[in-house]
Amino acid sequence: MTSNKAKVDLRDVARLAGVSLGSASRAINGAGASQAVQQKVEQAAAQLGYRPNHAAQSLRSRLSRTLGCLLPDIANPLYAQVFRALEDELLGVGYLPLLANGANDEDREVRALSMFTHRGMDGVILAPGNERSARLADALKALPMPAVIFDRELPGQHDSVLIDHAAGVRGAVERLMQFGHRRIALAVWQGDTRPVRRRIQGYRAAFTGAGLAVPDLVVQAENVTASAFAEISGLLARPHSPTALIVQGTHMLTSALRAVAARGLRMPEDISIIAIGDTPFAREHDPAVSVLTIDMQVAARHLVSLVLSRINEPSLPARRERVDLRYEHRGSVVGSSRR
Amino acid sequence: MTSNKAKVDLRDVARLAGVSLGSASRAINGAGASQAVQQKVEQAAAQLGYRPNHAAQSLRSRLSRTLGCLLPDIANPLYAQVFRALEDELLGVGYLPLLANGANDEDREVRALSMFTHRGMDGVILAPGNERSARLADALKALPMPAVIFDRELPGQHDSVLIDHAAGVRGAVERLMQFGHRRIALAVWQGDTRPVRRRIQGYRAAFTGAGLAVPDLVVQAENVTASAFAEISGLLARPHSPTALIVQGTHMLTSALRAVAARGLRMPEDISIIAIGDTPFAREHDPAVSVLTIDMQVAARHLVSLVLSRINEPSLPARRERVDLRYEHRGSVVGSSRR
DNA sequence: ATGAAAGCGCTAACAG
DNA sequence: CTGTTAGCGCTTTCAT
Repeated sequence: MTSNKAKVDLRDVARLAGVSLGSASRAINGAGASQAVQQKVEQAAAQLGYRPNHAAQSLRSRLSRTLGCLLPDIANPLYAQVFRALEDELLGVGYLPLLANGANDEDREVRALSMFTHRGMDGVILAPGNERSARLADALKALPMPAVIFDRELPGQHDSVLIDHAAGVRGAVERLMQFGHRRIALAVWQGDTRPVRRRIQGYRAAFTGAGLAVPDLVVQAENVTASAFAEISGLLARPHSPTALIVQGTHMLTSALRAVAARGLRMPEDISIIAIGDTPFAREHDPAVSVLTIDMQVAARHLVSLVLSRINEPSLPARRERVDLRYEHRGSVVGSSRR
Repeated sequence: MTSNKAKVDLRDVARLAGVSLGSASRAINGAGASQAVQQKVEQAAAQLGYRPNHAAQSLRSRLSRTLGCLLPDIANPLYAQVFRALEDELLGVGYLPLLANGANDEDREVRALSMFTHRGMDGVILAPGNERSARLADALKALPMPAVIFDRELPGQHDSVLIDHAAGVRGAVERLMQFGHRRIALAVWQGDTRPVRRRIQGYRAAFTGAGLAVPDLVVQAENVTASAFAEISGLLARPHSPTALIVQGTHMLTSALRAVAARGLRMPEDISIIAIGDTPFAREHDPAVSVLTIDMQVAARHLVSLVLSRINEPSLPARRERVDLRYEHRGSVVGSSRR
């Protein structure tokens, strides 16, 4: 300990370095100081153990170097992955993500946005639970900082990063067709959100694109956290039960596996399965489950780049980036043997 | 819009309300203003759409009203639950959690702590990956704000919230014993962290407490994210294979279920299973899996209460709160039929 | 490139 | 209880 003051401030550093406060600031921020000053200030700062005061920086520069991240549910591995990727991406450029759980609760989402405003976030990344919430739309419109939407379609012009669910699911269906499957089922959540809509859309497009009738094999679970066991069991009990199944998320995957087992079927011999979203569970299952994966690094990179560029250039036109759903083949998909 | 200034500040509010800046501040903060002033200020604030500037509040009051939360891995449902509970708890008292993923990476943890310092966190809640990291211990010691440790035993005196894994697992083993089980196995992660140590300890205590020899039925997975399929399969292949199994976490639960199925055994008829940590998967499995659950609301309440009380009263002695592991009985546990 | 000075928006200390 | 005043620690003019 060299000082006996409670806290070291930049003034102390400047004094020890024998330069003015302004020069010390410039040196610390690497903004136009001579080699000599730079060196002296850095040494003084190190010697005193100087840490800049973020509140003061923030107040003066009007930049918090923080991005509010409003995600539906951090317990969902998908969003946990996004957050983790955002963290990696932001930390590298001196930014920080501030996470808030939306919890599919309009009220909570609006409050989070308000909190982001109060806390002076430089920008916001958000994936609201409900795309049609008027209150959220209003809150979003009133936001004083730029926002980027993740995988949702909201009214108005926004920068957004969209996962290409339609193409992904279509590709998966086509892959299954190549394996000889025709009775291909799709299990998704109930609820009218972009991911669900697009997946169904892609599913249909695969059949119509192949000149086939779209089979009546789409089931929707009651809500995001519900098991789809009953729905999938019902599907499997039909006379011409599906030979392949695409399911949304880990949760539905486990339901599907249970339904398959309960019916005395084997995977993949009797039914091939593709899950949407990669998880350790899918990877380590036996057989490992083929998945449509999202490269969250890529998604995060786009999100960050969109919001940071707009902070610097607010008048940019609204942009949208697409992120592919990549098919990863594993043991859960084989040729169809049943007719 | 009533104003044409870029931003409304408290001075504007005070002016419109016809009171001094100080009075306006007191009214906004609910700290000693007369009814009349209170009312006028509130109305003026509402009319102007005033939002306090958090950086300025923070700079002046030396309080960020933010708690740094360093958790090992937000993708782990357990920690996602803690964060969610912390968020609920803190939002209610005007605080905010700032989440950082430690990722079981010493470097990352130390950096997170440094970032917490820079950002002026009022306190820190942390669950480091490695309890014996000297660098982390040093960083922790140098922390200028109070810290509370979650479910870890770190060198030095700290406030902490500890899950009572030992009693929990002991209780679970005893429960299984009441069901007639004797060959009870325990599958936990490798690695020397408090939760693992305590669970093994509780497991042993159950046997010695019952006057029985501790069976050689504890297996440890290679690492936190590894599947324990091989280890558990090995266990089940032994001549006197276990009739009951306690597994740690969702991940190992799925491994265990797979191993059981692969061996041609049925759950619960051939083997009873208890998982540590409740998840939708465990609840919705068929049969539903009995679990040892942690009430994260309670844990979060203790964490917040400890850190906030220490902010106000830094000289308090180190305290530790215990949180029970509660057994929740479901269909995966039945009487032992095998000998 | 550097120093001096101003002030970001707010709260706290003080006097009345 | 209220108004006045002084900064919190920093960045950013503005001169030089």
